[in-house]
Amino acid sequence: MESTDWIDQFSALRELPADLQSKLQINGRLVSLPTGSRIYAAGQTPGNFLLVLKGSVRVQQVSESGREITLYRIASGESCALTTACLIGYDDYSAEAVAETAVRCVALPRQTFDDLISQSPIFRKFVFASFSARFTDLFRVIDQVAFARMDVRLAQKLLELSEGKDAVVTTQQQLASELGTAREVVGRLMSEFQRRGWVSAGRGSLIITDRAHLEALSGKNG
Amino acid sequence: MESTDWIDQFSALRELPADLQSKLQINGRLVSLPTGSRIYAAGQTPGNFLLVLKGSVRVQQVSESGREITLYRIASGESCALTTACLIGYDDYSAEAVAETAVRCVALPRQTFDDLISQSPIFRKFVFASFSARFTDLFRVIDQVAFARMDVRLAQKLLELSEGKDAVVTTQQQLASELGTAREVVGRLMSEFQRRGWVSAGRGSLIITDRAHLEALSGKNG
DNA sequence: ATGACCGAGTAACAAAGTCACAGACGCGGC
DNA sequence: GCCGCGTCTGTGACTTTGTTACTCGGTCAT
Repeated sequence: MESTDWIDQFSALRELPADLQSKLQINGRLVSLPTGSRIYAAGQTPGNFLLVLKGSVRVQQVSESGREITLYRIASGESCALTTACLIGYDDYSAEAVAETAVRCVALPRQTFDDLISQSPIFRKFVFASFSARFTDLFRVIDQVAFARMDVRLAQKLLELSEGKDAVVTTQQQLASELGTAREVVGRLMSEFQRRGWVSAGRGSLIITDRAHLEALSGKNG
Repeated sequence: MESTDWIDQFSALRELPADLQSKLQINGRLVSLPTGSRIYAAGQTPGNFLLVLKGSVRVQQVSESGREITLYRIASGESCALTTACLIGYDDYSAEAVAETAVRCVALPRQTFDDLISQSPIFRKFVFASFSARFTDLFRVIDQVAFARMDVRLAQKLLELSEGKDAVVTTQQQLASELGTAREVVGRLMSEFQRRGWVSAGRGSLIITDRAHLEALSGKNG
């Protein structure tokens, strides 16, 4: 039965003493969410610490006009850094989280979270390691958004999404939401990339045909 | 003698038990820095936790081309969140910190920092409260940079710098560095603000002549 | 088949960033 | 005084990015 052994999916938490593990199991609430569901929205008050067991969660800002920008993702085995920040600071969410795939996660009530933070160095390390990693991530996001050219950022994103393969399944709108720009801008840049023979684009997918030039543009010279 | 009582400047740390206070005093190293000094730079490895006793520290990103953007400030009585993140994650600095005024601060070796984090709930609360506050700050910075119009952001910044008064001492370059844009852009917007009679600008200073309209533009309708 | 929806293309314009200047002011040295 | 120098500001031409308002062509359910 999954509900009794989800802790095994977090290598860090397996190290916890038995009494704290059972505390997690007793108080943690297993939740399943379908693809696309909004896990929290800007302005809400967090009540639970969140651990992702399975699937991927996208944390993003949404502008008044509806433009989006992806800030970071929470993968299996990770906790939500923004929730950590809001719980600690008694603050409301300043962004929203969306399930990118079907997601299975554990919600831990604030009380349990606070108890474990104060009682367990292992739990603290688990929580604050990913918290600090996200913090430095955000610095890089700001650097990119504030200073990097959009063609460079798009090239980086295409290479990232390709994961070494040549075929990438995505839409202009999804790319725009990743980068925090408008679909038309992605469209223009894609036309230019195609004109230069770097990619070949279809409806909802594209193929990288000249990885070397994309890498050169993306700044990763190697 | 200041070196024995700097802890008094941090109301949170005054609550620490005597043995931990003396640990702070023994291991903390007092440092004085003149205005403009670089406290750390991107790429450096942090060795010490930083506490600001007096003065103001600006944490900023600098682009290859030399443009700057202010991410947040560390005021008297606060600790440096980026240093916290890098110490916890064994990561290098991803931004730089500059003394905006003469600064007096305490550098706490990693070992002492780690000890206190694990031993003292009070110290933990002190550190992580400001850490989480900065985290949510960064979300707002990203939202502004990615989605807000520059005239709105400039109006906000002018009102913020004015602190209720009408005279503001700053240059176009300083404003541009705050907002992460180019001086020319600030200059254009200032011309427009002047043309509309909202401000009156001189060399190195300006006067707000129509606060109401600036507030309306800045989105704070009140 | 037909209308709704979605992904993509396009054109015209506005806002923002870049580049290369020039002028203006302030201040110290002579 | 006057000169030289550095800093702050203004300007114009151009590029890049964002916005608005469309079109076109597929796909899918009814």
